[in-house]
Amino acid sequence: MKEDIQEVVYKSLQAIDPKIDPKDYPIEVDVPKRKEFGDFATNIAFLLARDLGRNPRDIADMIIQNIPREEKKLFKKVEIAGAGFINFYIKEHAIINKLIDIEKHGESYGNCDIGDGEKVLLEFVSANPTGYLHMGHARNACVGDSVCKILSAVGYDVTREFYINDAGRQMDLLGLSVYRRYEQFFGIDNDIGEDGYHGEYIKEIASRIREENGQELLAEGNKQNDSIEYCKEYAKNILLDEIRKDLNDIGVTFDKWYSEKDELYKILKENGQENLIERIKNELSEKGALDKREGAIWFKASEFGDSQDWVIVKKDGSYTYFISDIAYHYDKVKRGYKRLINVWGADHHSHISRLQAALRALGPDDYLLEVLLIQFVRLLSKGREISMSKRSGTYVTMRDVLKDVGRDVTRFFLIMRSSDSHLDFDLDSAKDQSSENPVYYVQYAHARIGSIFEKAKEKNLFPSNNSLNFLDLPDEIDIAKKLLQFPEVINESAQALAPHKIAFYLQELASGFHIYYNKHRIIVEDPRLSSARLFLIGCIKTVIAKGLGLLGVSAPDRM
RNA sequence: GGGCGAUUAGCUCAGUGGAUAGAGCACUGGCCUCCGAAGCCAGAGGUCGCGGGUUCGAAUCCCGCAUCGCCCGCCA
Repeated sequence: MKEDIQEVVYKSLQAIDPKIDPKDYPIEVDVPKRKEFGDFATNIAFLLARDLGRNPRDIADMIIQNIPREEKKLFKKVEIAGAGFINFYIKEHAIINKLIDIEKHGESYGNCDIGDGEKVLLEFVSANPTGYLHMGHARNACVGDSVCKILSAVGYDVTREFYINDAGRQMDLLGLSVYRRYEQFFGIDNDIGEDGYHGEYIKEIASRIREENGQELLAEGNKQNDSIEYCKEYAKNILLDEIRKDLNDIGVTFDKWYSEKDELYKILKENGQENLIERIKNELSEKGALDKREGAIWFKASEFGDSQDWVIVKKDGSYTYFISDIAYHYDKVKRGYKRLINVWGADHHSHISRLQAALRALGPDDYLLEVLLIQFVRLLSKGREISMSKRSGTYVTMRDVLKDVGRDVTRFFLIMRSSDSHLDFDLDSAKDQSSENPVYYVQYAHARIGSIFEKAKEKNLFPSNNSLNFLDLPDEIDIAKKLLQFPEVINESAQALAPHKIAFYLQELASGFHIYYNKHRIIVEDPRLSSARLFLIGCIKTVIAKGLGLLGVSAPDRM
C-alpha cells in the first residue's frame, strides 16, 4: 500500500516538472504515529523546499494539486499539515479491499523479490566442537536462522553454513583433555592443565573410549600422540553430533557444514601439493600484502584499512587462525556468493576490520563482508545470574534451557531484542505460561481465531470476501491497516537484519485482534457480516502464522 | 591508551531526522449467563545519561564527557 502512495506522489512530481529525478528526491512515505495525521504522510515538500528555495507549504500544495484525477479516487482527502507535511487519508473500502491480497497470497503474503535471486552466504553459530552449545550460541542460531528466513522471503538465494573449526590448538587441547581423563581411569595421576577442558562431558567421552578400547590407547611418545589424535577425532565427532542434535531440536538446520580441516587443508589436485591456505598465502604475497618480521610472516592489514598488522604464519612455521579465516572467506567469494553475512558474538568484533582488510587486499570487490554482531546473553534465575562459562564444568547449556522452557519460548525470547542489546534471559518468566510471556500472547491470538473458525463451521459459516463492505467499524479499519503494513515490516527487518522487528509487530497485531475480539462478536445474526468478519480474522491468522514462521516459532490452532 | 556496543517510565526494552516519545511487566481499580479470561478496559508513571553543535525540525546525525559490558595474543 505504501508503494501505491509513493507512485501517486511520483506521478504528481512528474506532472509538475518532468525533470525531477526520483533518485535525487527519494519519496519517503511513512505511517504517522498519530491517527489525526492520516494513513500515510510524506515529507517530500521539505526536501524540495531546501533546493528550490521555496516555502514547503507552497510546494506541498502544488503536489496535492497535481495528483492525477484517476489517483485521487483512492483518497478521502489529502491535506497539508504542520510546516509542510502532506497527509493522505485513504478511503476505507480501498483499505478493506486490499485485504484480498492477503487471502490470495496466503503463506507467501509479504514476500517480495528485491533480493533479485542474489546469492547470499549466511554463516552462523560456527561453534567450536569442544563442548555443548550455551545460550550465546542459541541466540546466534535463532537470530541467524530467522535472518535466513527473512532474506529468503525478500527474494535472496540464501545458503546457510556452519564453519567447523576442527584444526588448530583448541582441538588439540580437546584431544589432550579427553586423553588425560582416559588415563585417569587407569589410575594415572595427571593434570588437565588450566587451558584444558574440565567439563563432565569430557569424562563421559573418555569413558566411552575406555569401553570401546580398554587400555589399548595407553602409550608413550609417538604412540601416545596417535592416541591423543584418536581421542581428538572421537570427541570431535561426538560433540559435533550433539551440536547438530541441539540445533535440530531448536529448529535450526544448515545447507553446508564446512570443515576447516577437510576443505582448507585439502591438497588441490590441479596444483600439486598446494592447499587452499598456501594458495591464499601466495596470492597475498603476490599482491605485496605480506611482510617478514621477527621471524614471522605478517599480513599488512594497516595498508588495507585496519589499524594494525597481524601475524599469519608464526615463528615456528605454523599457521594462525587468521589465515584460515582469510582462506575460508576468500573461498566463499570464489564459490560465487555476492554477499557474505556472518553472525558473530560481539567478542569477535575486532576480527571484522582485519578480515575486511584481507578481502580488500585480495580484491577486486570491496566490502563484501557484513557482520551481524550479537551481544551477550545473561541467563537469570530468581533474579540471580547463572554462570555460562565453558571452562567451569557446571554451565547451563542450551539443551537444559530448551528442555525447561520449550522451543517456541526460547526462540521468541532470543529474538525479541535487538541484536546489539545485551539480553537478559529470565528463566522464570520464560517458564511462566501467563500474560508475562509475549510468545503465548501472540500464539493465543492465533489459537483463538482457529477456535472461532471451528465454532463458525458448526453454524455453517465460512470466511468470504463477498461482503467486505460490511466491515466499516473503526476497529476493523485499524486492523486492516496494520495487516497491510506487514510487507513493509518484513522489508525493514531484512534490510536491517533485525528479526526483532517482526516480533514487535506480531505483538501489536495480536493486541489489535484481542481488542477487537473483546469488543465485537465475530459470529453474529447476519451471515454476510459474519463471513466478512471471519474473512478479516482469517487474514490476521495468516499474517500471524507467517510472521511466527519467520521467527521459527509455531502457530498452534489449539494450546 | 585504542576499538565496538549500550545508556529512554520502578523493571525489561521498542523507537533507521518528523508532528503531543511508546509497549510489556510490576502497581491500583473494574470486566466471563456471551465465538477460548494465556484475554479486555481504566488509572498512574518521562530532564530520552550530561554538555555543546548541525537545521524548518534531534531520543535519532556530529563533537566532547560520564557510566556499564565486551575486545585489543605468533590462542581459537
